[in-house]
Amino acid sequence: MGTRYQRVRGMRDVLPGESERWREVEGVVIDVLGRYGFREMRLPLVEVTDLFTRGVGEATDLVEKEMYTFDDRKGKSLSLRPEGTAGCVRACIENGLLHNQVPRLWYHGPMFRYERPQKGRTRQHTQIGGEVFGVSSPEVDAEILTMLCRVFRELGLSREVTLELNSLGSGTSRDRYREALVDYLAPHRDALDGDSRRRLGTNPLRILDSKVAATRAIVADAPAPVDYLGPASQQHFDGLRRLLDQAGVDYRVNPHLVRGLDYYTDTVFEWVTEALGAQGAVCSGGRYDGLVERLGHRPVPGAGFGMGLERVVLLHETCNGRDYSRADVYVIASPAHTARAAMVAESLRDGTTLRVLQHAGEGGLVSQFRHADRSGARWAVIVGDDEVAQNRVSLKWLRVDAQPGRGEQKMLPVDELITTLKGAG
RNA sequence: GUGGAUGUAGCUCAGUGGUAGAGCCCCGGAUUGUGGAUCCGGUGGUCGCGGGUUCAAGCCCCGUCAUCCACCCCA
Repeated sequence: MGTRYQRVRGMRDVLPGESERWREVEGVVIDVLGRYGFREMRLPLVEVTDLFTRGVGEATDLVEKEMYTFDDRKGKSLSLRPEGTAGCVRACIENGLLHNQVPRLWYHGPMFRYERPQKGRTRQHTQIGGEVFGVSSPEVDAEILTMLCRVFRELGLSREVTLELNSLGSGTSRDRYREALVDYLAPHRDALDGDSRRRLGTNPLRILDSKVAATRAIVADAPAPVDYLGPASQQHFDGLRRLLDQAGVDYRVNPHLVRGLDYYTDTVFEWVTEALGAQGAVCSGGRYDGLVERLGHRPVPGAGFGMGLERVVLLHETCNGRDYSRADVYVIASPAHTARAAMVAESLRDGTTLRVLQHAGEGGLVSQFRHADRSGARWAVIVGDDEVAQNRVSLKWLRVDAQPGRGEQKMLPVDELITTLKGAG
């Protein structure tokens, strides 16, 4: 008896029954992105570590203590991507996508963060992210949010999520605010929690969204970023709010909303839910006008988002508990006619788009009908001695929920079977 | 990284230091060609792993791994 292997901590298997839901959710998101003109990027999972320390920020928790970092065989430091934007920007620069173009891009795939797993949080998680480069006006911010609003609507999750919005400002106004915040907090230093005390020197904005009650009380009267916006940032924020109002996108301004990644400027947002416990952020993002320059290209503005699919799928499940069946048609046969049944199944696949599952393995007809029922199929097709003798097959309706009696059944030629099921599908 | 809870059949879980259990699932039968309901029978276990205490450990002790929840962090 060998070792019994376990999955690595924080990693998950997605099994049949869940994978269908994943496909459905991903399908909706990707479809909406396409309808807004976003095109797919397929990006590597591994990047040079420095891309993240520089792009995301050295003092962020993400790079400070959550990255999977390792040396390759020549001693170069590489990291599994903890987020998507930095790699996307790198790819855009490297492939010349930012020259006189306004690319709208999306990507999909796993991100890795070494955190303690809990509900809605795994060490490998999946994001769909989108980025728009080259436009600094708030139209782009508004369009992204309108699009995300549509995504949640089409997923049937509008009632579950709310949009929180804030502006961090940019440039000197952001620096001025930072100073003002530190000035305000410094006298209260001893009353802050330990984490916040530490952040006072490294990343004071993060103190704004602390959950520690004592800290919250102090922060409640602290100056907010919106009070320090420069004229351009103020205009941008006002413009964005006006556009959202016109588009009918509901939002709540949360003056304490900040991001844990350093590259954000001006607009930041977060779609949050109450239904997932402590991990309430389902999708978030904002504007990052300084990032492209920080990564070595001439300045190009950008805005984007990341959506945590594990959490969206979890939400989808709480709102939509239906089972995903694996078949539409279940073909059963008497032992002598399994080959013929296979041909019937194949004809059905030729003539329709239905999922046709042929009974495999042993089992009498009783057992086969039981399998047909449990497969979730709507119809059973029977290829038995009587049917073959008449060069026909039987079609039986398995789902007649209204009446408790037996399902309807009739015998018919294969071409008629196809037209019948085509019409019913 | 910190704290709490939990690991027993594929799943959900009972189990007083003294023979390893139930329900669901699965398989077969009642029904040699008709599913769902009912009834009968059956398969399935290194009790997470490693030590220790004991005549005897699923149960007590220590360690360890994992899961869950919260902190933290974020999507």
